[in-house]
Amino acid sequence: MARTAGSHSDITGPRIRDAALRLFAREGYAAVSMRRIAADVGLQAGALYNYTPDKQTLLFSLMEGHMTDLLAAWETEDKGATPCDRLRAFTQFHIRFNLDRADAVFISYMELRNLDPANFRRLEELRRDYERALETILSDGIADGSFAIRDPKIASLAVIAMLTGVNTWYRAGGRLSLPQVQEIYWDMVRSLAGA
Amino acid sequence: MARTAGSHSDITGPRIRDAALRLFAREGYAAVSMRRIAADVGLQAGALYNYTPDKQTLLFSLMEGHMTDLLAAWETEDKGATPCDRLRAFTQFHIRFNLDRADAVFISYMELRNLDPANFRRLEELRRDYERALETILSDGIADGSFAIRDPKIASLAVIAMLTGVNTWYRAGGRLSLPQVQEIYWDMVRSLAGA
DNA sequence: CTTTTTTCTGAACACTTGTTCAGTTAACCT
DNA sequence: AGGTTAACTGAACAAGTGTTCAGAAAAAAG
Repeated sequence: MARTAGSHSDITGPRIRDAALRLFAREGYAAVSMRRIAADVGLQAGALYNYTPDKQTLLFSLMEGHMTDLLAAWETEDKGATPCDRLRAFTQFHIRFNLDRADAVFISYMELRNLDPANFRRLEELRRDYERALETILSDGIADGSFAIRDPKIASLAVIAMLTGVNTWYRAGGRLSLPQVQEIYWDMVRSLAGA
Repeated sequence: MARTAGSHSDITGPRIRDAALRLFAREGYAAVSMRRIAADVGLQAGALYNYTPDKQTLLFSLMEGHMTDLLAAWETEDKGATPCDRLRAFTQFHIRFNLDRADAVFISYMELRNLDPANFRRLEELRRDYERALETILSDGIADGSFAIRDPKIASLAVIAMLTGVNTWYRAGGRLSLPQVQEIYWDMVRSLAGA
C-alpha cells in the first residue's frame, strides 16, 4: 500500500502531536516508541518522519509550543492595575491554564532531562521569562508597600511550585470546583505575600 | 571468569542501589538499561539479578525505601509542643531532608507512572501518610486558633509542593545558605497559615 | 485526461533491551 | 587441606529501538 484514502497533513500532523503528547505524559518520553505513537494515529512508524526530523525534535517542539502558548496567553490576560490585582490574576490564570493542559505541563517539567543541551537551554529561558513575570509583580508590590515579602525571587518560585502542584491532585468532578480551588489558592497566595 | 576478587554482596548491593538511584534520577527509569547500571558498578548485567528479581522491583524498592526513610525520620524529629512549633519543624525538616536526597525525591515523584498498579498504590499510601502528618498539624492549629486556614487538606498539599520545589533550584554554594532558605520558607509558610 | 506532488507502506538496517543460565572462581567453613 | 557456598562472567534469547528509503497510491494541478 501507499498513500491512504483521505490522508492529509493538516489532519495527520496535529493527530501525531496529540498522540505523542498524551503518550509522553502518561508513560514518559523514553518509554514510548515511535511505532507506538504511529499505531495510535493509525500509521506506520516511517510516516512520522514526514512530520518530525526525529523523536527528540518532536519532544522539544511539544515542550516549546507549550511554553510559548503559556507566555502568549499570559500576555493577553486581563491583569488589572495594582500589584495585588495582578497577583490575583496570575494565580487564577496559572491554575486554569495549567489544568487545561495537564499533559503538556507534565512533559515540560518532567522531560527536561531528555533534551539535548541546546534545547534545554532554550526551554530554561522560556521558563525563566514566565518566572520573571511573577517576580516583577511581587517586586512592584514590595516597592509600593502592598506586599511584605523578603525575597521576591524565591517567593515567585515558591508560588509557582505551589500553584503547579494543583495538577497533581485536582480532578474535575471532585470535592472542589475550579473556581473554589482558585479562590482557596488566592487566599493562600495573598497571605503568603503579606497582602 | 567468574566470582571476582574482593566481591561481597554487602558492598555490591548498596553500590548497585546507589548507581541505579543516581542514573534513574538523572536520565529516567526507562532510559537507563540494566547494562548501564551494571557497568557503573563494574559488573556484567547478569550479576544484578542476584540483587533484584527484575528492573521494576529495583525501582520500586528505591522509591519505597525513600518514603519509609522519610516517614521514619519525621517520626524521630523534635517536633515541639504547639501547632506553630510543629509547622516550623515540618518546614525545616522537609527542606533539609529532601535536599539531602534530591535523587530519591526526584524519582519518587517522577517515576510513579513506571510502577505497576500494586506498587503504585503502595507508594500512594506512604505519600498520603506523610501528607496527613502535615494536615494534622494544620488542623490542630485551626482548632486551637493559631492558624487561619480555609482548607487544611489543600493547604497541606500546597505547602508540600512549595517546599519540595526548593529541590528544583537550590544548589549548595549558591546565593543562599540552607538555613537562610529554611528561614525564608518558614516566613512564607507561617504567613500562608495565617500565624 | 495526464502529470506532478503529497502521503504513506513495508521492509530493512544495525543496535539495544530485560532476562536466563551453565560454568567458573573467590571466599568461607570445618 | 578439601568441600561448600556466594558472587560473578559471558553468551545467548527473542523482542523491540530509531531511522532510512524505494516504491506505490491518493490527491491536486495542469
